[in-house]
This record gives sequence, structure tokens and C-alpha cells, in this order.
Amino acid sequence: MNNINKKIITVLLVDDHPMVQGGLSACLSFYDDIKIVGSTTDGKEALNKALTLKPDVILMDISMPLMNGIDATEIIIDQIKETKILIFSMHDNPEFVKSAIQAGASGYILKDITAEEVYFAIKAVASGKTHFSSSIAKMLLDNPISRHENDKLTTREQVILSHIAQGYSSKEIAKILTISFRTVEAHRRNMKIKLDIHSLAELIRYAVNHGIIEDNKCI
Amino acid sequence: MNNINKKIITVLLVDDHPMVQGGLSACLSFYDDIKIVGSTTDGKEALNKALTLKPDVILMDISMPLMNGIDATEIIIDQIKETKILIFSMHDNPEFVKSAIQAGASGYILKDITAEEVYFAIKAVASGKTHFSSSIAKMLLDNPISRHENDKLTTREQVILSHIAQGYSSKEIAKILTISFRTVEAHRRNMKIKLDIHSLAELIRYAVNHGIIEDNKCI
DNA sequence: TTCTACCTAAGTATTACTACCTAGTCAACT
DNA sequence: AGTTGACTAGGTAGTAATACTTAGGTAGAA
Repeated sequence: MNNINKKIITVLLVDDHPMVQGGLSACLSFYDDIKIVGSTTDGKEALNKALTLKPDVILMDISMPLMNGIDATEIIIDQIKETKILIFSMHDNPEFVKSAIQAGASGYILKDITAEEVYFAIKAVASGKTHFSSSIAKMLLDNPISRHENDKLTTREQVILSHIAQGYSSKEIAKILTISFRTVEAHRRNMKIKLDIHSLAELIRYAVNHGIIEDNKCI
Repeated sequence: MNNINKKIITVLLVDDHPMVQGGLSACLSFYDDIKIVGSTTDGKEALNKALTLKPDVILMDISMPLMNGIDATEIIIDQIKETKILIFSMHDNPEFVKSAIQAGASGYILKDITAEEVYFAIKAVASGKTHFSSSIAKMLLDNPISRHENDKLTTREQVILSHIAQGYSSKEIAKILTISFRTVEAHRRNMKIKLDIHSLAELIRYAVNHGIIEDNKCI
């Protein structure tokens, strides 16, 4: 192969699973136009390393201990415009994908793909293009990012929702937060309207799926 | 090191993420008393491979496409008594851990550990001992497996619950299943009693956490 | 066969939630 | 200075859920 004219792409790995990092390093070592210049296991550290290393591409996991990949992406994109971020996640949850795109990621690939696909995805985003796993692309077609997608819940609403999801009634929440139960009900109503949700069940599931309450808390 | 007296432990990898498999293979290749005799990406295929390869240890993921690691563990343990199963998961959900133990797994380690820890865990379960990641062991202390843990929901109750979790009211469910809404309410009540749950919110979360409804369905 | 589990169903009363409505305060931004 | 968004709070009315109760039918196990 003719690699003489190829510019070497520098890559920073961000993944909290040592196994995944090991696998990626091993798989990408076969390509001589890609150089892994660093790796870290958390979004917070990723930001520091990104600032010093200025990699062409960051291969970023989403679920990480201190700072998640979405938040890290948002901050890094904001501070280093030359760096492209390729999300490397095992989750094909539409919410994650949309958040990643809104945070400024150039691509989103799933962890069940082959090394070749990772390679092509890195090449694509490094050259300024976007790249999504075929299943992700298909999913985005089925779940278009709506106009109100950004209307996330306010801090107060999240507090209310976390209490609701824990099983407290409006009255109990009112007592806990020392506000009127009318206010609690107003928040309930507003959340349902802005999320286009029409039942308590969907609201609870929203809370679980969006990390407003931990999956296995109390159950 | 003196490896002369060491019996070589045969290991079967079961994980639907090629990256994880690659990382494991790479990491475990440094230990000459462990030999990876095969790998597969699904529990169903794992059963077949286990029967032909009869490995000493199966390193098993939980979330897999066709058959999950818990079900696969139960079947394999039942058919091949010599094989020990070490669950290798990224989830520290108490429910998963308990299910794994009840299915007959000899250990449960998290994916965020180092190669050395994986090695020691494999050695431990191969010699007939159990091995759990420290955080898992601690979690088990906090969430003891209760006497009624096996009192799972009946098929009918799961059907009712899945409808509840989708946001249908008792009346709507009654119409869908062509039973009296009184019956639906009776099921609701029975489920809450047997699960020791005191709010609809907890019931929904139980449904989400136990796979009675898919995490991101409709939301 | 008695026992148990499961699915079915209903009465009654209370509490919780939901859908409409209006409206004040406060902080931030144009 | 005016607008907007967030948080607060209340009225009224209807619907849903819950907590107690009892109880019939059916299938499988001890």
C-alpha cells in the first residue's frame, strides 16, 4: 500500500474499560496512518489530555465515572476546534445519539463493529466528514431530532421528577421540598407537556432512561 | 516463574463485543497457564461450544443478542458440571448479580478491572472457589438475597405490568385483555404486595429494571 | 383428596392524579 | 423598559389508583 502521502492521524482513546482500550489499541496498531497518542478512562481527564495532546480524533465512550462522554465532548469541542470527536458506545439509545450530535460529535459508532469499521470511521471524521454506524443512521431516520428536543427539564423539575420516580406522592414531595403540593402538581403537568408525555408510567421511564434516577435504586 | 506444575486452564469467551474479546485475548495471552480455546458472541452458541469444548471456565457476558448470559449459565451449569462460569459484566445491578448467582455462576467480575484481576478470578473459579469483584461483594452485603427473591411475577402479572409500564390505565388494560378492570386492579395489588412495593413509580421501575419493558421503548 | 397457586371478579371508601383555568414574584436577557 | 422563563400557588372538576374486604373456578401437587 502507498502510505507515503497519508498524513498520520493522532487519536486519543477515552474509555473506562481497560479491555476495550486494549482491544482498540491492538486493532488499530495494524494501521500505520493512525497513531494512538494517549488514553484515559474519564471525561475529566480527557479534557486535560485533549488540551495538551491536541489529537486529530478522540474516540470517546459515553458512560464513564466522573464526567460522561457527552459533557466532555461539549467542552472539548468548545475549546479545541481542530479536534473531531467520534463517540464509541455500546448504547444505541436514541437519546444518547441525539445528545452526542448536539454536543458536537462528528460521528457515533457502536462497540459491536469490526476494527476496519472503526478505522474507516476515524478516517472519515478526521477528514471533516461525519460517520455513523448503519444502525445508528437508520435509527436517526426513525427518530428525527425534534424541534423541542432541547427543551430539557429544568433543575427544579428534575428534582421533582426524581422524587416522583422514587415513589413519593405530590403531597409528600411538597412536604419534603417545603413547597405547596399545587406547585408540585404544576411541575408534573409542565414536564408532561414539554416532554409530550401522557402518563405517569412514561414519566417514570423517562426518569430511568435519562439517569434522573439510578436504575437499581431501592429495587 | 515456575509454571511446570500448573495445569493449563481452558477458557471460553462469550461476549458480543469484538473489542472486549480482543482485549481479553490480548491481556490473557501473557499468562501461559490459561488457554483461550474458543469464543462466541451469543449465549445460544456458547451452549453448543461449551458442550464440544468442555472448557474449565467460561468468561460470560450478560447482555447478548439471542440468549443472555444468565439463561446460558443456567443451561450450561445444568448440562456440564465440570465447567465453571465467571460472569464478566459491566453492570453492577444487584438483580443481575443475584440472578447470576442463582443461575449457578461461580463468580462475577466487572469490566472495569485489570487483566491481573481477570486472571486471578479465572484461577479462583477454576479451582472451585468463588470470586467477586470487591464492589460486587460489598453490594451483596448491602443487598442480601432475600427469602422471597424467587417469588417472581406470574406470566399474567408480567403481561399486566408491561401494559401498566407502557402507560395504559387499568380500564384500558381490561379492555385490551378483555377482563374486568377489577381483575387488573387485583393483579396490580398482588404484584405490589409480593414485591413489597408501595407506589406505582416503583412498580414501573421494577418493570424497566427487570426487562419487562424495554428501556427506551417509546421514549 | 385436600391444599395451594393462579386468575378471575366485585363492594366500598379514600386518596392521588390529571386537566383545564388564572396569576404573582424574581432574575436574566434585549 | 419590556419580555421571557422559571418557580411559585390556587380553583374546580373529573378520572384513576389504592386499601381494605370477600369469593368463585380451575389446575396441579402433596
